[in-house]
Amino acid sequence: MNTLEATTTAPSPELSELLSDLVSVTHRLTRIAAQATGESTSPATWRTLSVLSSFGPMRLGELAKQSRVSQPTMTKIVANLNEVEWIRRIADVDDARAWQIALAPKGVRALQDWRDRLGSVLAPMFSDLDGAELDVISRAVDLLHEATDLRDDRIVRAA
Amino acid sequence: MNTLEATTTAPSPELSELLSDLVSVTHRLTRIAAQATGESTSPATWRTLSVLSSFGPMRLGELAKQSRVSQPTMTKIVANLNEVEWIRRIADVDDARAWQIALAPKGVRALQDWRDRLGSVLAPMFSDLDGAELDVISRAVDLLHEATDLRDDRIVRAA
DNA sequence: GACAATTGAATAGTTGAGCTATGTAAAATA
DNA sequence: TATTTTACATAGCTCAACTATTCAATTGTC
Repeated sequence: MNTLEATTTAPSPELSELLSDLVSVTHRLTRIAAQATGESTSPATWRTLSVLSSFGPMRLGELAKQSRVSQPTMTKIVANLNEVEWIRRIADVDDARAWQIALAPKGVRALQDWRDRLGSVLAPMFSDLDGAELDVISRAVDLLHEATDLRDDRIVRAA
Repeated sequence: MNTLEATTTAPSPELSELLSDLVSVTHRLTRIAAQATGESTSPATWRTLSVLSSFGPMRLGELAKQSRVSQPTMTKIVANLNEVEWIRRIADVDDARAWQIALAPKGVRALQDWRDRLGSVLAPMFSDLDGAELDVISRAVDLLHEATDLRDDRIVRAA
């Protein structure tokens, strides 16, 4: 399960190149999406909503880790989301310091709407692709989901 | 609420979902990479260097478009890169207003070094994948490169 | 039960990357 | 020559992210 050797030996040049290419191209995709939708909500906010949508209610700190932001940043994001009623804060019965953060109906709709807008904007860029090619991307997304799953302990934290 | 003028036909729900999933998961990947490498240089700067590496010297304005940032932002990025001598500004012989921006040897090395660091950090997350799976990701990256190529005019600009 | 250590979240303050609006100067055009 | 357009620079702002710290509640130790 834990291939520690991979971290100690230099990765293959091809893998480095593939991964840095992936980061570059997908960051560009994100920029395109942000510019083209005239997005005003931060990517971290959408990531947060996506995490809640995928995994259900969780604590603020856990949500911060899953969304890869610091806890104070998540405090702000949650405060903003609470203000527009896209999430609900539920008092944790076991721990008076903690809250359970849950998607509210408005948040579910907002997330769906964002996905639709993203689809509208990005779809034309992918209109030339055939089913097989879309399938390649789809499978790659699945693999990336697996690889970046935080419940997997291989992910290296900042030193 | 939403004017769908440019979008003549609604994209399929599957495509919307695929693309928004892609954006979410890759943005998470970017965050992981940034946190784990303790990156101090902005993603836009690496994108800029990548563009120069792929396409060779070009004008500042063109570089801004390719890297998906505004021209003033690119002016700053280029000024910083010039300061550390990762790029060279070459006077355009045909137009005294313009510069050709070219990768300097230091920049080539810095880019390679970044790719290596990225590879070192991300590789363990992909250590479970076999050759076929890596190939899927590789082909997806190629497809994304094609789809996000600015020389392709399907890309929608912000209103 | 009392008290220290730990933990979950909030607050304060800073940094920096990105933007828009505008300025300057060269080039193209009338 | 005068005007408009183009290429880049400058000024100023906003906002999202961070670190450091605080406050309060829980857990562990005696």
